[in-house]
Amino acid sequence: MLRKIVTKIIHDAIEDARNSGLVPPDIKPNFIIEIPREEGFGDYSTNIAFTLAPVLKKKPVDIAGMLAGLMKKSTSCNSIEVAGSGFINFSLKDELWQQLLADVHRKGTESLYPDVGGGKKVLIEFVSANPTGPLHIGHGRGAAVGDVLANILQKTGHFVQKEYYINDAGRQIKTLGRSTFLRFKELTGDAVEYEKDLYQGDYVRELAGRAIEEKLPVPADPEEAVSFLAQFASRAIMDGIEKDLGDFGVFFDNFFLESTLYASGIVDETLRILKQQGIAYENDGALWFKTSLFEKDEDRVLIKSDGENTYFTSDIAYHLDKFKRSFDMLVDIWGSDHHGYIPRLRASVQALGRNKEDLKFLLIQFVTLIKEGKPVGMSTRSGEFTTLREVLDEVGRDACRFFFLMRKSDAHLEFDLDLARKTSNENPVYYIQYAHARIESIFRNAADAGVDLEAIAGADCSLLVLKEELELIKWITRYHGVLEGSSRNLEPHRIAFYLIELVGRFHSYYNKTRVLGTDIELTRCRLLLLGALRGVIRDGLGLIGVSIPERM
RNA sequence: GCGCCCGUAGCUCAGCUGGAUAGAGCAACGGACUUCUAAUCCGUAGGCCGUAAGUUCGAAUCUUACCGGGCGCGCCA
Repeated sequence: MLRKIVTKIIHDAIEDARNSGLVPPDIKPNFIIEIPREEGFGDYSTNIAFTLAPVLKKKPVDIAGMLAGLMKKSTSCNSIEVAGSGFINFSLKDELWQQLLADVHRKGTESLYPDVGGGKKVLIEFVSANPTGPLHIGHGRGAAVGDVLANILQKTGHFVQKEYYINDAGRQIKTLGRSTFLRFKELTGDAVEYEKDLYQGDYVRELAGRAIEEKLPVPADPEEAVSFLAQFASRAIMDGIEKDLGDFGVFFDNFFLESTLYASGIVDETLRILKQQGIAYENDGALWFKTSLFEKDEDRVLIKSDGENTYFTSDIAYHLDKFKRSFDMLVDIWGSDHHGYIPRLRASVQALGRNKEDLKFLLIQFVTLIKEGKPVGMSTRSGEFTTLREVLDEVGRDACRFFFLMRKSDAHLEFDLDLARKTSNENPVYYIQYAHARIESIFRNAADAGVDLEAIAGADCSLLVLKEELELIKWITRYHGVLEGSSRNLEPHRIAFYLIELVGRFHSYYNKTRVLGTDIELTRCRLLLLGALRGVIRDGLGLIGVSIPERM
């Protein structure tokens, strides 16, 4: 948050150096300011001397010394030091941090939200599982990542919509209809041969059973019965999916049906555009898309020689539709097994005249469930066989969501069910929630002791002089940068890691320092500190979608 | 065969788009509850960042080649 002060100091120093002829007038500074890993290196640090070294043909240390010399006149720093082989380290005055804390407390956690998007409209499409079976654990991970990413983007200056796409026009739904139909016949006493490529799950038999129980008017004609049962089954499964998602805390703004693409004529329009531009061409009786024009990938078929569209065609149309709904940026969240599909879709948005940066992909790697130290199921892809519902019922929503957010989305996730269920110090969810409960408890005790909680807003923050207190302040305000990085890079997991780090500082402080004491002024400002901290913890947990207990 | 992702402490993982002596948590060991919640804290130990070159002031991070694991490469959906 105070980075801009450092930025100005550096720019001023360069300006001074130019004026006094120490550097050429046309020099253009190129540098970064970072928070050093080591606390001893100050609050911020810059590498400017290294980037200037080749230009000025001098040693970095000397350049750093020269610039630091010009900076000494600054009033916002305790120290500006040259360290290592040429870093310039800045230590800002404590009062700046104390003042910033007071600001954050007064204006609320929102004042720490960075504006990354500038009002940009973003559509995040995720889960998008076909209603042919219940959501498995991999879908759950995608749901958590998508939902939290949406929250993050929303808070950082984007207008966000969440969408679930359903392939209701394809063969999978027909297969579901046939599966249900055969189970239906089975249950009504007919001998049937259940083919291998039909859906094997028990839920199909249950659905068929329900159709019988509820005395649904299943048509006598087999073909009609299949499509009737396809309708019934997919609707019922979709209801179940929405229920699972709801219980998981994930809600969509829109469910988009593939069939509407055909009804609205946008598929035809897509093909027309592609043909007009010569990006679609005929060969062997099929219509092809010239992927190779945009990406390192082979050309792909749009219309098969039997006249049927491929899924690729409706996917292009779908993305055209998204852009037509005036979204500036699209985010597609897919299972990583679909990564091979990315080049052609990326090519297609370029064919439609958009920048390739307008479509971003997030890949969700497989989840391996671990129980008693061993992977659940026969395969490492056990996630395929365990439903979200089962895990949700077993470990609860909080642990489930948090665990999904504890890894980069494109990295394999080992989900330790025993750990997630533990209400102990090994479980990071409780570690964070416990910090909040402790703070709440302190506030309750303060109120009981007659401390005027309204008055803490005016507390004198200059009393917060302990090393731990200043570090806590810095970590609280760092929320700004974490949100920014998380938003810019589309990496929700950063929030989870930040929260663990943040409350770690708090727990440590708590064990060492008493907040409520006889010195009322000191008590007030420490409560102010905890108030701001509580705000960030709540905000962060809210972002992840984990509950915020007042007591534990 | 080609392409994408991953390889960091015994285990699970971070590492802020190239920075300083590579960090957490768990497991191991040793400590701290008559004091705001011990679901916590403090300390010790643990490393050739898969391997080998390259790029430069500087590489876990970028390039290339190998090794090992995962996943994709259809006029399938």
